Amino acid sequence: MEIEFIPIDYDYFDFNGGNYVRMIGRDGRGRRVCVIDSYEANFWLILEDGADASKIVKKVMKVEVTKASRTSKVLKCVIADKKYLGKDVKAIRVFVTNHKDAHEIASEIGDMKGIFKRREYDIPLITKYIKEKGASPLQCLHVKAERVTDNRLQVTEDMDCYIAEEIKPIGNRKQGIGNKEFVPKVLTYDIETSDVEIGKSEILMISLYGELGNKDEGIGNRSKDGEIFEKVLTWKKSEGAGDYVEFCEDEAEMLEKFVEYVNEYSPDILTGYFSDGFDLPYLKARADINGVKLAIGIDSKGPSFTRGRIPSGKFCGIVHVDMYRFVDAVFSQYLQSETLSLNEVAKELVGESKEDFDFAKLSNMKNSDWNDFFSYNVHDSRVAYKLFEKIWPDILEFTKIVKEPLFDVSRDRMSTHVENYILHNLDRFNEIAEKRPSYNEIRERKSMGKYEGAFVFEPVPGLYDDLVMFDFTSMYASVIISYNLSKSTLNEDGETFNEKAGFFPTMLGEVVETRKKYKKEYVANPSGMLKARSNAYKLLANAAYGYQGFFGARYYCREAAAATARLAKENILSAIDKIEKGGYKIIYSDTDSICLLQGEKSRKEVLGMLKKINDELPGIMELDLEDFYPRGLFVLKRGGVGGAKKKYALIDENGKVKIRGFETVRRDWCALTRDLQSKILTDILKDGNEKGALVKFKEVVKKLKGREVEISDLMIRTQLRQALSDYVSEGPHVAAAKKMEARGIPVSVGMLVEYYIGEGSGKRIGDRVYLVGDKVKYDVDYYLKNQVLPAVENIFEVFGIDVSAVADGEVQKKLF
DNA sequence: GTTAAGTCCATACC
DNA sequence: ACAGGTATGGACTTAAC
Repeated sequence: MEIEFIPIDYDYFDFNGGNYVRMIGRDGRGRRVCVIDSYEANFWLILEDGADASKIVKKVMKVEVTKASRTSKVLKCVIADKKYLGKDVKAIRVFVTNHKDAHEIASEIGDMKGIFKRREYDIPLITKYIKEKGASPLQCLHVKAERVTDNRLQVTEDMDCYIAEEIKPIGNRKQGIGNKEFVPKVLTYDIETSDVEIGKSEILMISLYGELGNKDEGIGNRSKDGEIFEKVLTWKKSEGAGDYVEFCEDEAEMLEKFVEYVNEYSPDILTGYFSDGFDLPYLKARADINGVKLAIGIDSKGPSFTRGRIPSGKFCGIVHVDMYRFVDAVFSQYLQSETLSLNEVAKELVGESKEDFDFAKLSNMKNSDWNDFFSYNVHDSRVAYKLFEKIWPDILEFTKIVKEPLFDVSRDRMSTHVENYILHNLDRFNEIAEKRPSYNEIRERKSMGKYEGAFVFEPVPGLYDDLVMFDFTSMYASVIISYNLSKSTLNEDGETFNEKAGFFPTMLGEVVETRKKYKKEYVANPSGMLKARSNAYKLLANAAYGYQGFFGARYYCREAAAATARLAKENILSAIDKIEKGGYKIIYSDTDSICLLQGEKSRKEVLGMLKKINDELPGIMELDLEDFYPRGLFVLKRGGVGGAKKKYALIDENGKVKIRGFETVRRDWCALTRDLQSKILTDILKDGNEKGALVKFKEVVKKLKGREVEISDLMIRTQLRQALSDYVSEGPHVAAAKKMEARGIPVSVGMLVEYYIGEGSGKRIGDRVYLVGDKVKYDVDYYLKNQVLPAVENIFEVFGIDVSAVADGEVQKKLF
């Protein structure tokens, strides 16, 4: 029979000595089905020039590896003309009985005469499978298949299962089946505990939230119209709780109910925020203690955790997504949020905050407190659900573009995305994949010093009128493409690059072109999907430069990365030169942007000059008009020598202020300082002088001196980036963290430590660090000399005002 | 004991 | 370990007197 099929999750198993891939997904009617397909494990032998291929094949056919209970053999060999790093090679594709033994068979073959390299034994089975069969995730496939019920194939009873005979993508980038979108059935969850250490305390409650879509909306999430599923499971008792609260006898029963509800809801995706690092391991630990099995997923086995910096929790057939991982790896650099907490990220992306709940109350909870806590708990899952809806188009597009399983794509870092994109597109270039670097190679790469990077122009401090900002579009990517910079195009001299287009720059060119196309489509006809798609291609293009310089990359090429930076620099310097020769004054430039004064020239003249520069730029490089700014401010460095780079403030024609680098945008300065500086910059840019700003400054000094400032405005937040014992030098935030630890407040790497500086006699600032709630008075002198003044001094200096004298004046007046 | 230079550290820009 | 280099500036630590 023939079915339409959207694969969502993949795993594999051995049967009759061969490898099989099992895909869980949805069929054309939106039902969950399972498709099993055989996989012929294989890798490549690249031959030396002039080697006798058939002779080698004969020898290779005899290779056999016995390991534990399994004997792996070579099944067949196919001789082919391939490319490896752009060069034509003769190669043998070696098919083996089991993918797990490919590496060992390759090693066994190792020393054989005539073999230049062994490749692709280190690519994960699922990746090779998807690549070779075109069974891309979350895209509709046309599958010729036979229905099976053979339990030895690990078929589950309550799901239709097929053995694939032929798999074909239905292509042309359709979202789902027919004209319908694939809408996953999603369930979010969140737990509350009294101790944050994994498994240490009981889980007090678990919340679940899901929305069942209208059946006309698309494939997947079908049910009655707009039904909401929300639940809090708890073993705590209270009266008058909302209907969504379900009381259990004890923790064990609560965990069992959780499993039941998840299985009954049967989501495609089970998701939480930081659930890899907290909720799921906690559930597992408590389930173990209580002797409960977290039998979630189609195999009814508990979650498995893959190793890594953060363990990744996996169920079979239900994709567990930790939204934090995706936000952290892909989104964070484009967010304004100062932390990646659910609260901040959800506020920025979906405009929803968490509910307030005072965790200090936990030790002494009244009936109504519990009801508040339940409400808080379910709200968290609700907010998480909204967040998922918001970022799903991005996760979906990344998955479809990178062609790796959703589980991995939602966790991988940008370098991995770039690499997977390459691996899944190599066939079009007839390329055999490069191997992963060995431990020693990584060490060697890391030991290389830095290469020279971007150019930054030292600005002359001042308040300027009528500035123009140019920037290069995707500069580094356009340099890589225009100059053909990559591992496979590096000449033997190790410096210059081949003229003949390499697959890496070509692929990157396609990424940039595709991005342009979808951006255009998006502008003409905006949709969340087009925005996400265009954005995914953009992020991929932007990460390509970093990828070539990243020590862990298969296609690492330091020379290409260094050349990219150097040629970018040459081009921006040459553009600056041309702008200056055109009679303009350059105010600033950083990496790919140039800021100049419009002077007496008209906008038309500016654009004409821009066009002339563009006509002379190499390849696809392009200098764009970013914007016109009526006013801009640049300041001196703190030491007073030279203009400060990476610090400026601009105001656009709509009165919108853009602040870069200043303390205003730094989270490790107190709110008093940041707010004041922000107001001062805004006033100066709006008024064109410092008078109003000076009044605001004086007011703050007076308030500070008069002890009228709230402690919350004086709290300083600094991230603890290593273990307390690893610090060589004990800064104030380390001292604060030690103080917390001494008081029994949990301290962990990565947390934001909050403190203020109080009065005292200690020599170091760290000796006068206090925590929220402490009764010690704030240190007026510190906040004046180390916070407020440093942040505004060099701004007023532009107007020739010595602001510390003004501050002293305020003190004098008060004294008299 | 004080001060200047050097180092560590966090955070930002692009 | 999980894209790169450039840059600022606070606070601590150490060397020199």
